Amino acid sequence: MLSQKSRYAIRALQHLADRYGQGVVPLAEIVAAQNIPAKFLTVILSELGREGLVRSQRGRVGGYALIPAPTEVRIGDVIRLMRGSIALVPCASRDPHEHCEHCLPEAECRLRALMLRVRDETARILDAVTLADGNLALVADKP
Amino acid sequence: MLSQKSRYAIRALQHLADRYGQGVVPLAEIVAAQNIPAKFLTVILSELGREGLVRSQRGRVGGYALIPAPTEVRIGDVIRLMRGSIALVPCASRDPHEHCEHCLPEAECRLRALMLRVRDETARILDAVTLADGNLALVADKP
DNA sequence: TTAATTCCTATCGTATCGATAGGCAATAAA
DNA sequence: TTTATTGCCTATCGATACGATAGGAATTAA
Repeated sequence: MLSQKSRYAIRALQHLADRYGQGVVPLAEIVAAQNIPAKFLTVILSELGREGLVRSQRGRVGGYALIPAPTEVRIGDVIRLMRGSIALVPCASRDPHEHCEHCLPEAECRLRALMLRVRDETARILDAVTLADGNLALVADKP
Repeated sequence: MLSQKSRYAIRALQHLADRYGQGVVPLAEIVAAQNIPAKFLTVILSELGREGLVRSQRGRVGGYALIPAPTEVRIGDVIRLMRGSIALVPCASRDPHEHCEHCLPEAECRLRALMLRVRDETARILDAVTLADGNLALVADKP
C-alpha cells in the first residue's frame, strides 16, 4: 500500500503542476481543493522542498510552487522519494536494498523472482506518467 | 509492501506445493527449510486452513498439506486472501472497496486512475503464476 | 501412558502512521 | 513601524498494525 503521506504528496504536486508558471499557490488553496489536512500538508511540502521539488515563499502572499517542469517529474520518482522504493518486498528493489528478514538466499527465493517482475512492470507504468499528465488513465501504455 | 505474514504464507504454500501428494509435512520441516519462526507459522497455517487452502493432521505424525492442486492456486489469490487486495491504494481495488480518506470523489482522482492501471498489471502477473511454478521468473509473460 | 504434534486465544513490545500543537521566521500591506 | 498573514521547524500524541511469542488444550501414533 502507498502511505497516506505519499498519496497526499502526489496529489499536492499534481495541483501545483496545474498552476505551473503562475507563481506560488497558498497552502489554503491546495487544502481546499485537494481535501488534505492543512498542518500535515505543511510537513509534506517542507519535505518536498528539501528534496528540491518545491520552492516556497513566506509572508503575506506566500505559498508553494513546483520547481521542475511538470513533464520532468515522474510519478515513480515521487513514490521513490516518499517511500524509498516501488517494490512490494524489500529484496525486490532495483536500488541497493536491504535483505528481507527470515528469508532464503535471494538467488533461491522464488517469491523474490516474481516480485522483481511486478516491480519492473509497476515502474514501467509509473515512470511513463508525469505531473503533466491530466487524465492519467489515458496515457499511452507502450512497453 | 507485502506484510511479512503474506510472504511467509506464500513461501510456506510453495513448500507444501513441492510436497504435494506426499502426505502431510510437519511444521518443523517447513520452518527449517524456509527459515520462518515456528510459532508464527502455526498461526499462519491455521489461518490458511480456515480458508480451505491447507489441511492439517494432529498427533504423532502430524503436519500440513496443500488441499488444491498447486496449479489451481494463483499467487494473486493468496495475496488477496492475506492482504485483502492487490491494489496499492484502497480505492484502486477491483473488488468492493473502501473509499480513501481525505480524497476527491473517485471519478475525479487522477491518482486513482493511475493506480487502477498498476493494479491491473500487477494482477495480470500474479494471477498467471501458481504454486506449481518452480522458477517463477521464467513463467511466460503473455498479456 | 507418553511423546510428538497441531490448535486456539491472549498478549506483548515496538514501530509506524497520520495528524496536531506550539512557537519562530519572514514578508507584504496598512 | 506595526500588524496580519503565511510558511517553517521540532516535538509529540494517540491509535493501530505488525511481528512474534506464551501457555496450555486437544489429538494421535507408538
